[in-house]
Amino acid sequence: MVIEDRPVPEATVARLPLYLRSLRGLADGGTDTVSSVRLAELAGVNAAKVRKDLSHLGSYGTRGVGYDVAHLVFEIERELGLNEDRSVVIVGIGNLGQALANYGGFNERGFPIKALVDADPSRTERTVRDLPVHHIDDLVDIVARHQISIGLICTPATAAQGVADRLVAAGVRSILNFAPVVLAVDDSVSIRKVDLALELQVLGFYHQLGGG
Amino acid sequence: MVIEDRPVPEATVARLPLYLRSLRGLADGGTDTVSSVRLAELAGVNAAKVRKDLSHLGSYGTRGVGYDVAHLVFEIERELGLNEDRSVVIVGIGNLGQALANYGGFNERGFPIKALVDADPSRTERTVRDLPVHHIDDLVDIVARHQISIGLICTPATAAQGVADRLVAAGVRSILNFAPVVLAVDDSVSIRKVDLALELQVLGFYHQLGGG
DNA sequence: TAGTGTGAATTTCTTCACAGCG
DNA sequence: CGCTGTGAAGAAATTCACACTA
Repeated sequence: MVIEDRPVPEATVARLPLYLRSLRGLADGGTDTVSSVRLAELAGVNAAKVRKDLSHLGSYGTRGVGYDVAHLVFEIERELGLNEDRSVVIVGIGNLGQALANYGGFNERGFPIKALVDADPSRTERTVRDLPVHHIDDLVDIVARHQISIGLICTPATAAQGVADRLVAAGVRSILNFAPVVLAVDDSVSIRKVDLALELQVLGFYHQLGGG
Repeated sequence: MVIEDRPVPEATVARLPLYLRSLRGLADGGTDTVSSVRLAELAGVNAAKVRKDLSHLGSYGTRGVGYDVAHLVFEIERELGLNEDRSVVIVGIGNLGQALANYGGFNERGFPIKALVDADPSRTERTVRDLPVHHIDDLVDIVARHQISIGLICTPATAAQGVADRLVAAGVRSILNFAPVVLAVDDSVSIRKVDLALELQVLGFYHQLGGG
């Protein structure tokens, strides 16, 4: 018997949070069992995909019945490493950075924002949501002190690569990049990006198709 | 000769804005020709993909030379329907909605924010960035008056479907949804979503893999 | 000669369809 | 009987590799 490797497909990983959200909703509503068909509806995908995706985590369903909601929540959380909170630092406290600092959704979902950082000294006098804005030169200390695990880059595009380098140097291995630029980092660092204008542009394409 | 159909693949469409951004950067820097290899570097993808993607738009490159930057910008903009501005309404002026209203990136890139809307009367007294916050009951008028083309949903999850329905009823056919919920809309409406917590959760998965 | 454009090969993702189990 | 789990089929996306040409 060969040692099991777990090549959970990328596409599946990207959907697990979607299932998780739906499952939590069900749990809150008192539902304790769900079929792949129902879960698919809630998550906005098709049922075969749900079953295939979940099969990559193991066989947690019961034939003829469905999946135990609580158990599935547990398994997906484990798969995603959501057992414990992961602390966040936001770099770049302009409009977007401030907004994200104020946005409650992160703390609620296990990603407490622990520190805010900017390169502009005039901004390091403010506080946002009771958090002081530190100067980026203190990044190494801040990351160590708050056990920061994730960095959000909300700087202008020109500053983003430098910030990424400093985050990595400080030991951060997960980065969510809001700056409209492609960042180069070591393979050991995970990067994802959110590009708001890009989403609008893609919408534009399909809008045209619709004959608008 | 058969009438050309243009099934530009989804994956390609999603990358066109990426190329566009890089190309604009090159144009600003005075570069007027670019190879697929260089463009691939800038966009963070591989060169074969760039060529294949661009070939879906037509043959705009020159063998032995590369692509004319200005021309390619033009062609991609045309493909994405970026010839003219598309007006935006933001629904839900909480933290995130306010932030996006203040975020300059949209106006800059051809998506002027024309109106803000909320269901909470206590918020309709404010203004954000010189824009008054209107009550959502006036949505139909607002959409018509400002020729709104895109709606951003920044409400809590529970309100999002209702807002989507009202946007569609008012004639909006492109929606960017920031609420963590799957929306059901008519096929003629394009929806994309941005889920910030989802991105962090996916980062969590790859963080674990890295042995953090 | 340098670099596009593209068929073909490969990989990844999705969907089907049904055996098998509770 | 209902629903999972999964091989197999099918579709989509990626990558290769090279003919071709400006």
